[in-house]
Amino acid sequence: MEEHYHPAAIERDVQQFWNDNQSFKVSHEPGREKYYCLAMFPYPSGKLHMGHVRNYTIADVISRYQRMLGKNVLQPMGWDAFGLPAENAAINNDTAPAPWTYHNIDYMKGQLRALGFGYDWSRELATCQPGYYRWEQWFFTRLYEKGLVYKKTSAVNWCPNDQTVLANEQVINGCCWRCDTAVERKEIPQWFIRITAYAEELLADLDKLPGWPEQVRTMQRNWIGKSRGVEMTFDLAAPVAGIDSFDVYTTRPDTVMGVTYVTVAAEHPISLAVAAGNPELAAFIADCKKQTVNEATMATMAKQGMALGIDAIHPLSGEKVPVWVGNYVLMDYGSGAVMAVPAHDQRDWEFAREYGLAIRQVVAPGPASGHQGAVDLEEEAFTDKGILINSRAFDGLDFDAAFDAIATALAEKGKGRVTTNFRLRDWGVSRQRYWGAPIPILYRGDGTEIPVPAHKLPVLLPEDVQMDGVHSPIKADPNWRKDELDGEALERETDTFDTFMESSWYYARFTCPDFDEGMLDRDAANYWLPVDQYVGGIEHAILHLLYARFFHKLMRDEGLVDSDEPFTRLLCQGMVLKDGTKMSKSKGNTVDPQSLIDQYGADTVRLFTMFAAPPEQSLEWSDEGVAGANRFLRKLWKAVAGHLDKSARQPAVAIDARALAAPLRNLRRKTHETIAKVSNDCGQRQTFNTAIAAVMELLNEVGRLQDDCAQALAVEREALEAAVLLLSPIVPHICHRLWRELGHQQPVIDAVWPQVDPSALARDSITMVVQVNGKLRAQLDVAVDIAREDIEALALGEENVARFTEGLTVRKVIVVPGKLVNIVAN
RNA sequence: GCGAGAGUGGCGGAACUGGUAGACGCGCUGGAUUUAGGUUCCAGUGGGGCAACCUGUGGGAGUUCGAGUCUCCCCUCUCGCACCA
Repeated sequence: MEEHYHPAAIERDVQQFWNDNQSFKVSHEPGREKYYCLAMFPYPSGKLHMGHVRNYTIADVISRYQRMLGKNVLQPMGWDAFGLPAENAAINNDTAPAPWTYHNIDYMKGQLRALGFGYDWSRELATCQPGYYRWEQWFFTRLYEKGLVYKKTSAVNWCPNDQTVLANEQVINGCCWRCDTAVERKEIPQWFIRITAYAEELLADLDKLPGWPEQVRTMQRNWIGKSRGVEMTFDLAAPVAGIDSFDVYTTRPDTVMGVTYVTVAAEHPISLAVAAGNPELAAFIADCKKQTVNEATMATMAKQGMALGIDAIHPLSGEKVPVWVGNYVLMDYGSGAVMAVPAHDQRDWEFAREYGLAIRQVVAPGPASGHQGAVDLEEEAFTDKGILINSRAFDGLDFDAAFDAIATALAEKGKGRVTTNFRLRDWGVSRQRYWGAPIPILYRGDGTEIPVPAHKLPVLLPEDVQMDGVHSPIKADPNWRKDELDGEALERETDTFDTFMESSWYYARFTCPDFDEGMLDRDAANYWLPVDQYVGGIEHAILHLLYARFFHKLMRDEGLVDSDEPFTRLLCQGMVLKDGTKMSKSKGNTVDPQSLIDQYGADTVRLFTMFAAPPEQSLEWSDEGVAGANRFLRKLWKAVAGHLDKSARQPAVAIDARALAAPLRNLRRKTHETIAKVSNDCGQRQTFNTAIAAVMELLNEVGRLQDDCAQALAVEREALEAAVLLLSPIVPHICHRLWRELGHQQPVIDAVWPQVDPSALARDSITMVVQVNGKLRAQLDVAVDIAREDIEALALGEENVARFTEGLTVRKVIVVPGKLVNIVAN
């Protein structure tokens, strides 16, 4: 065996071995236990960054571990290839999005291979391939037939100078990123998928996902936002342009007697009608439209409004309340109108103070509210639930009673009903961009829609295009949109799909990427699905994961898959940081994985990323830490080389477990304790950093062993073989070689995960600590099965214990078996 | 603004079920080997103190024999907010 560790040559050879033997190519084997491990596929942006390396290393370690447990492991890889950056890169590099994307895929694939990830490359797919998006287009037409898609107008960011739609990312401080023109909101017709039809199931099924982080389930629950409330109707005192009423929704019907005004959106028909004869109001509405379609900005901006000069009739009191238009009410959400209760809602309170509107308290703190001090509506709104006051017949009722009584009163007048409401909105999938899958819809001259029939799919996106920097080539080209069906001339939809569409079902297509008779091959899909372990960034906790869950249920209802949920277990890895902030090009603190692979080898990079932090926490990059990981691998190499050197001089013997001297028995115990810990850390806890630390401890123990007798070598070999097997999912190249050097013909990827020998774990004595009033005062070496009275007596007999209890009375002695004794004295 | 997380030595982190705070690694200090640098090996390393000990997990309160861990309040940072992926 070579004396020194040379990662470059080893990694090249081992990767060649995997490639020659197609070691990671799998097929569905009915009856054999499967394990489908998936990392979120990358956007082919150019080259891998450390976030990718971390993501894919975690998934690869889990895959290799599961394989050693004997399972049929599928780990595929592909490319989330459509998206905005390709369009910009194409312009900057004077090329087209397609060649730029394919070039990046080639390069990044080479990097993934160099990192030694065990992918079944025969299943590789890219979402920009017609063979992929064809089925997405087909599926959309199926959803159309089922009434699950529809078209409606919805707001986008609009640059009036470029005459183009902008993504939120392209709006910088409210201005266009190209020309710095102030961006406006514009309502245009767009396609939507009815995710709200599945809101109830998407919410309920979160309880079926115990393998997901509670954090992610909570965020999804809040995002779906199911609430019970009352929808009620306000009549206008006098009709405006034929409109005589409008609806609002509230979760706080108990406060309804405190309504002192109502607010409608700038785009609300009532606002528009009033503005038609009021230039000042028209100007204000135009101003309201000069803001981006972004919830965070909406929520933090200054709330502004203007009175419409008309009144609405309070549905219960019959009083007139003024109607206002507000910049914080959006036409897209709910009914585009809200009731205002400034006494009990902080936002309404601020608005009312700003514009001098009435504030009427109708709720007082209840007996169980725990509210501190008096309600001071000069300071802030009182938003707790409580007991009704100033509410006529409803006075004295608590929240629940008031909810029911007011809902009943509204219902009796025909002015309201109890409803369940969701915060979740339907999924807008139209994008006015080029580099995406064309939406498969045709239009007649009169505007009626025809979904593209299956035989005409895919609607191909032309790849040989010229980007002008502003408009989509398929919108700019007058010919691309021309189509015909049965001799009738038709126009194609020129919008493309949101790229979340592609990433919502790729995990399923990986089970049958080349199947050309349908979206999914049911046999393959149902063998592999659901994904057993999904690994990806926490930034996808809501949108991507919710859309994928939704798509899975849609595919189930289409008869394509049997399961209800796509991902059984989810691991969200943390960010990679450098100097305390996220690694990013703009901050200039990136570390190039390639240069580290060149310098230290893939195993060192993999080891460091897994050792530096548990997967769900952020990872602080450290060049010294990488060097340390490399040092450990050299140490491992030397330990095996040294062992083989010593072993060559005498015949090998089997371990005689019962006759071992104490130091050998201790090392053997350490070996099996390490196997137990690493198995638990990899399989259950997924804390690979502590697994690695445990193997480091084992290797430190091996290094301390100063004994070359035959039994010592046998115990040492057991420890080293365990170390190699336990580390092999993390650093597969060096372990492949070391396993061979240790005399095994079978490659380490096919070795069986080591088993704990319970008899090796046995101990005669343990260390127990003695506390006086919770402070450590002594340690005792005692027999494992020591009786309670004996350990108490021993503890009280300790000199240091006597010193600290002197002059005190022992009140109580607490014994935690095998751990500690706490003497309570005062 | 709303929703979700995280705060432990000089640094990354460990403490898994409320039970010895700081495993493992980095860095640093001293020593050995080396012509030298690097490598490798040995010893030490939360703070204070000669020591016995005292003190210490973002801040403040609480529960408990015992709190990094549980409860409440506060501070700071990170992620998401529907057209970035």
